[in-house]
Amino acid sequence: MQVDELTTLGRRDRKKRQTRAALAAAALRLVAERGLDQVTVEDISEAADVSARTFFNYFPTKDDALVGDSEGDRERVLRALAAVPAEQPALEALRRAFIGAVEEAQGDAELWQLRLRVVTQHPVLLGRLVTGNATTERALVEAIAARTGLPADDAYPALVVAVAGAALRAAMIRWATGDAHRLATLLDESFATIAAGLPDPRTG
Amino acid sequence: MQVDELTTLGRRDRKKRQTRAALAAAALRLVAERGLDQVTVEDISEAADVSARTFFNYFPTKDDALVGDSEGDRERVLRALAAVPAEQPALEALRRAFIGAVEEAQGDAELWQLRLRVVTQHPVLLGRLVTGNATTERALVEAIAARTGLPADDAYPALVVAVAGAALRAAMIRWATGDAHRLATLLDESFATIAAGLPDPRTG
DNA sequence: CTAAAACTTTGCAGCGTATGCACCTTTGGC
DNA sequence: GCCAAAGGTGCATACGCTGCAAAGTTTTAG
Repeated sequence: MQVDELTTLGRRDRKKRQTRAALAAAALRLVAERGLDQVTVEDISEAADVSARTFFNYFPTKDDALVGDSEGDRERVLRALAAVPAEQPALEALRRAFIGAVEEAQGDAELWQLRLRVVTQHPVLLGRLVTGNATTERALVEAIAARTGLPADDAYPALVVAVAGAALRAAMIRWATGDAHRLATLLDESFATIAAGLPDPRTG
Repeated sequence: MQVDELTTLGRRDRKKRQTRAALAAAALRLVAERGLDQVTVEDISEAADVSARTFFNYFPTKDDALVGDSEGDRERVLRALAAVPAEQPALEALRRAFIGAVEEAQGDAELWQLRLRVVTQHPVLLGRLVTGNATTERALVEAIAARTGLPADDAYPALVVAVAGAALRAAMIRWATGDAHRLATLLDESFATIAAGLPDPRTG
């Protein structure tokens, strides 16, 4: 797959991907080293050896070079959700939909953990992540409503999606901060705890 | 209390509050009318009859004039949490801690619903809200860890706080989008559903 | 009542982010 | 090779935001 794509694509597209990846990597590295405000778009562009103007041909804002591709993630998660049999409970369906995205991150563990560390160190980026996820969340709410046969304005779909997102976020943060477990395992544990009603560990 | 504050404070502080409120209100009104990018800081300052430079003496960024006072909210929620008996389960403790903040919003219903509508229409602001809440979330995680006697790096406190936050957010959005219910009622329903393990409505 | 102290407002200069436009180079199909 | 399409670049411009110093207002002290 990977090789196919690389050989099929022309030189132009290959260079584009390269440039994009170089910009994202440079941005991440520089910000991890110096902090968000000590890195300008010009610094990043220089490190990737393109003009500052070109940076904005690839990313609409500086932050976007840091937070990853929320659109791609959205498509992947929605496709995965559609592939889960409709008779599965909503929460379980969401768990399965997330697993795919999560295993991808596991593959690029180094990049993703760097990204997560940078993001947690700069809450404003955390906000940007949420911005990207807002669209995904709306789409998931619709999908869950359709799947469960609930009216579009029922409280349940919005709630279960918000909670599932919280579980994903908690698992990823935990994973990034040095926990040795596999991300998928952490995600499963979070979902299991939620399905049990989040019992207080002292009593349950 | 309110009256005491107003009469005790000198003219200077009263004017400051006035200016701050005028800026926030003007920002909210203008953005609701025209959209975020069609309103400049100068527009807002003009509407509040101060210079643009003065705007930045009150709010560090344009967005901050729109999203409200996360610091104040944080203090209130933390105090409320501390007042809940330690033997209450973590999830229930968080529900009670949120109720106070929520009733405050209910009091200023008009302002808050305008704010929530503006925020949901501009996801980037939703991100800003989260940025403000990130600090609150960290503090809540610590408080829950202490309260339950769990180690600071256990998965449970982070998960239960993230989920409770999701419930609060879902309830507020639902409340803002025209639902006639009281906000506190919507919050209680969300928490009840979560405590039951988010059963799929088709089966349970 | 007055004068000093403390604080607020303001203009200005300057940096960084972001966008639109025109020009140039590279690429891929013919 | 040639041409159309697309990416890269420089320039001009608008807005967001900060530091500084001057000017005005409120408070406090004598």
